[in-house]
Amino acid sequence: MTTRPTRQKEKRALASEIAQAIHMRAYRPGEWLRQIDLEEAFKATRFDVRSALDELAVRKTIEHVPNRGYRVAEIDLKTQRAIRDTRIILETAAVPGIMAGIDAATIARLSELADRFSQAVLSGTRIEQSEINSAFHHLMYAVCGNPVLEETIWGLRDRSRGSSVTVWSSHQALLNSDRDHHAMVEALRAGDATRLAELIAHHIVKDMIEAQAHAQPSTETSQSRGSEVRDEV
Amino acid sequence: MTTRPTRQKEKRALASEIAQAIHMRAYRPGEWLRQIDLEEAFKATRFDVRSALDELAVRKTIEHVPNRGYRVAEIDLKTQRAIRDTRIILETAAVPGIMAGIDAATIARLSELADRFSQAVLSGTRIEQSEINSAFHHLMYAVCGNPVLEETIWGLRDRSRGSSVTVWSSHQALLNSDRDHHAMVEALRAGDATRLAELIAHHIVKDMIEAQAHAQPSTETSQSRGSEVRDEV
DNA sequence: TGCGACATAATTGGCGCCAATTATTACGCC
DNA sequence: GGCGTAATAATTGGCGCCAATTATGTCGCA
Repeated sequence: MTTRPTRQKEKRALASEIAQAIHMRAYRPGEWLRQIDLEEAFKATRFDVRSALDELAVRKTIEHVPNRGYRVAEIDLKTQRAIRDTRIILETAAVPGIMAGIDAATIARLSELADRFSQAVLSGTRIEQSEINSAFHHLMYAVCGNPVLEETIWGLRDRSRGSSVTVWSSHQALLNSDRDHHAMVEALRAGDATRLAELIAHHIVKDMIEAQAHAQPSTETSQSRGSEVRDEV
Repeated sequence: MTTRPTRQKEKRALASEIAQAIHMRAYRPGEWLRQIDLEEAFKATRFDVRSALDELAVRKTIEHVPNRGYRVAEIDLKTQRAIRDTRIILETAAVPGIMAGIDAATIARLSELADRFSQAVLSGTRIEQSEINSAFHHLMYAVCGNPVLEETIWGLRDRSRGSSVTVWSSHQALLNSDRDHHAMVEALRAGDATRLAELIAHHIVKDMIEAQAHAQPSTETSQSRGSEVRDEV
């Protein structure tokens, strides 16, 4: 019982940390993730870094090129649409379960999160916004009664966020998200499944269109390590 | 440049091979996958085995218990149902895309695969049956026009098959599958989306109910290496 | 004879080193 | 002066060793 052999947890946690960093756009799409940089940035051993990178590659958050390394996945327009459509399928399909599993206490908590998000829109960091937003959707899908569905939804969300915007691309998009959250709470209160499904679908489409609109016009995917456009956050 | 530049491929392939072995029930649910056994069974190095195991763990095909090892995931009834419901959502949602993307040539190939499956039911190994069945569904979902959806469907299929039956649990189930395949081809020919969706949903439910019916009545999940029934926690 | 504790054996898993591969730079030739 | 080529530098990735942990077997004690 000395210093915990929680080595295992650290490894898994590292993958999450790196994923988080990617979500926060510390590393941008197409950028190479150098193992040496990561090991000192996260104070981890090379082996742990590689494990984490492998895990993220399996989850498609990053892409692995043999003998070249790992880089943040760059999602082309077509794939972006495919993810969006699949998300709509899954997230709207969760609505009946949510309606069945929701209770007053959960609605109250969702409402509170929606309020906190509104607050964060005005005076909060992008990280806070992102976290509250995640918490809101997490909580909502958590009550759908189907853990596998929930997990699949989350996997897809993570994947689209890896390369798209985590942080909202425009202030308008942020306001739209905010408005949607409150509307969702209302639909839940009213027990209006159809409306909730509509809101969710709209929420997804709006977000990802915004994201696309703000993506760099074209350019290509591979940039080599040396001359990287490193705009440190 | 001597002989083995394809090291990278071998590693990824190994995960597939092990997954395949699990599908074929070479290793049964709850069984521990000893690294030493695997490295000689698949003629791989320990490192490659571990990588493959990690990958499968991320994909939830197997489960990782720190300092104990990896074992074939054991899916409880509740999770089984959750997977089933999610599969139905996704696979029926793929139908419109399939209808839009299908062409005569593909229908012909599907029909041929359905015939080959019928043949395999009579005189084929279970491996052949399983492969033809996979090919059939793969081909069908491949034309849905949404690669992400296709991939998600496949991930879920793999996951359920890891612990459920790959190989059909009863001859009756096999005959039902066979019949369904031909019916699906017919629905495709007729352009009847509703019917196809019904068939798919039914196909999934039937398969997984059969699987459950043939699972060991109750008993505990974990068998440790020796023989005992270690089920405390 | 049954149960608990210790010793032994087997297995997992962390980690670092160095070869293989690729990017970068320098040089010389056209 | 530009370009192809060779040397150099930087990075990735394969792999084995050994410590940590857990399972198994044995012995002593009640």
